[in-house]
Amino acid sequence: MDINLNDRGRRILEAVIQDYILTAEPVGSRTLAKKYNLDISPATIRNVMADLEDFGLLAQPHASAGRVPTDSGLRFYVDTILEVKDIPGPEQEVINQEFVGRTSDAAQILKLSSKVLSSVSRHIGVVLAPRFSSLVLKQLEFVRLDKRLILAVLVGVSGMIQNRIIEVEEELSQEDLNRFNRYLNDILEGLDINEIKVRIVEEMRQEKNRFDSMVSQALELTSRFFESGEDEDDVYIEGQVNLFDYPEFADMEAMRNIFTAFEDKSILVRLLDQTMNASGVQIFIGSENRLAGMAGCSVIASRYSSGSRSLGTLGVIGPTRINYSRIIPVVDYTAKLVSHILESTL
Amino acid sequence: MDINLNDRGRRILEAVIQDYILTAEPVGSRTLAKKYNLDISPATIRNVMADLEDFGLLAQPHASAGRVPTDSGLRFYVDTILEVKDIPGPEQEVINQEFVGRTSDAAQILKLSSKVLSSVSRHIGVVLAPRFSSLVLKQLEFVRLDKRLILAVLVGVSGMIQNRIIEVEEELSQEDLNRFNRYLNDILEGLDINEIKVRIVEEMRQEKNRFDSMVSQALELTSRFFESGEDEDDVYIEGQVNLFDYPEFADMEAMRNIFTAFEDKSILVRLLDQTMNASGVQIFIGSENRLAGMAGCSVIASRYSSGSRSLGTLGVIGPTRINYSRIIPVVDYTAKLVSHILESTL
DNA sequence: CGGCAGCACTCGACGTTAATTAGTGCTGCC
DNA sequence: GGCAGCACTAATTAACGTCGAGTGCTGCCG
Repeated sequence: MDINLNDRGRRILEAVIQDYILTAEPVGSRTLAKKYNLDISPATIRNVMADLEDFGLLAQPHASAGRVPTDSGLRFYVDTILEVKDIPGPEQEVINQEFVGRTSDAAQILKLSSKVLSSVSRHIGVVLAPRFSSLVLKQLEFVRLDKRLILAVLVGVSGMIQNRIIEVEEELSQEDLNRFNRYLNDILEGLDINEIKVRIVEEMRQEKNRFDSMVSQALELTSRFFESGEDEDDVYIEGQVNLFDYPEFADMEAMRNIFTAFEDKSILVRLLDQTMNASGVQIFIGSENRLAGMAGCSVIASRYSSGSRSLGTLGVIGPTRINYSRIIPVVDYTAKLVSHILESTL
Repeated sequence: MDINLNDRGRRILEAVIQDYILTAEPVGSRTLAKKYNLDISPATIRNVMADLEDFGLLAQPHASAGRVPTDSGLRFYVDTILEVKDIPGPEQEVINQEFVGRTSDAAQILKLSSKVLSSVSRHIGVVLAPRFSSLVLKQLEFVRLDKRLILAVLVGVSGMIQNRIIEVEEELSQEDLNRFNRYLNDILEGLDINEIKVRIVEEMRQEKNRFDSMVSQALELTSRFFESGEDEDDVYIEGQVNLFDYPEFADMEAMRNIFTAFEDKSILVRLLDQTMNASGVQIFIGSENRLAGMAGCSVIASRYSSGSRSLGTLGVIGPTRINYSRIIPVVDYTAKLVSHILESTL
């Protein structure tokens, strides 16, 4: 959309949005003239607002009410008016504090991240954990539990851990398994899951000629491991109660939709997945994520990564009148911090 | 409380409760006489209802409204009127189906259980996972990840798995760790976490005289493992959206309280923990769990166990007018089924 | 010609009143 | 003791008037 607004138009749009973010109420020309020293009279403001309404940036809930920013209005504001500043020092410090002294696996870190995002933003914090299928293998370990039960532990770079229990027909000793482990780690380390699957098939073909029963058993077991894989996408959600603090969700229907979306995690996964391949903070406003049943909500998200490989995304979900200028830097900083922590973990 | 009700009183109380469970509306004498063939006139029913109100079993929302069962009324009903039947065959079959063909670790089973409880009851399903501290060790395994990083995998009976990453100062080879593993599993298998802690201290004391560096390192590492333990109690909650289907939660405040309780899982843990030492299905009605911020809700819970050792509890949370006669057998059956599955897993 | 004071108009919010309705408690008869 | 009849009560709903916030428009002024 090519809207060309003069400076006055922009300043008024900005003021409307700021006030609306604060109060969640339609804002009128008088209030605007008083609270924000724009040095123009209410009457003039009214004229400008009428223009902004023609552009589709503002709307009136009813004929004689104040103006409310539309989704496009917010989009315009975010894209062309808002200047994103650095995260304020104290806020940065608060976030840092939450993470100190926690050496743990990735799952813990990510869970914590969603809590931090939620408590700092006072909205909903979400974290999409790395896809199992995009995991890069650091180490694969089989442990004998019982005559017919084997525990497989897969450790990915960045500390992702996956356990799985496998039932087998023939009994295997731990010594057998240790040999498997050495052999498998040798050929599989550094590959991602898809590459591993390909490699296993390859190895199996070659194996036909070698007749090494150890190799053959190891490959068989590994492929069992991967086929039993329920490719569950983990999403951590925290702070859903915060929704209750915002009057725009006072009616049940809106609330229900959102909670439904949260319960069927696949919706969130699809939503957050969109930012996997984009760098920097991505923003989805209101109706832009209608398909996710989350009209009325904005999503501010950023991917986190290890080196050049993006792992997952994290972000904040709130009402469309979320405080963009405050939350964007928070999400940005948290994504970078989490990336950093995961990189240094393993 | 020693309330002595004649048969007519009981029948009317039961009818009121049944109707209230169905409609969530105060029920009047006329409706009662018409819908339930009690063979008495509305006027007489009124008299009886007045008596029941004196006993505190029924209440009037306002002077000229119908009657609503009180929490004590429901308690009385559950304790002395309700006859708990076996779970209906088809329902049992539905539950069974959900679990077939899933060989997995306990965490998966429990998560699934909460989903099943929720979808079958159309209320909220909750499962309290076994306490880490009450876990009985099946196997402990250290795996070398990196120069200074070791992965500890603890497998409990019933398939509970705990991972933890430990940082160490001195480099240890996998061969060292294998020796640790053999030694530790030898002395620790079959002990629960508390017993293990005691045993480790004991061994350390004895070790002072033996000067075996392997033993000393192994013990040191194990104790590191346990002290890094954040004793997080896992709770699986599923089906929170179902709350939106019940008119009694139409006002926000009630809803907010419940969601708050769910977010601070420690509240739920305390609640569910009460049933850990009781056999059979336990029921908490409305104000009985006011302390958990869940007045207006009933909790129907039962513990699940492996052999004689109780592991955790599972149950259903719904409005106080939850259909007790249908849900109680469901919870009972699910608890037994989960126990059975966990027993046979490991 | 842009800005703005003034003014009539609009529409939701709120409070009042009245009609409706579901359901009670009580009285007195069988 | 059971119950028909009746007066009474309180929530619910609709209709109506008032109030106030806020608009759009007109026309004046620098």
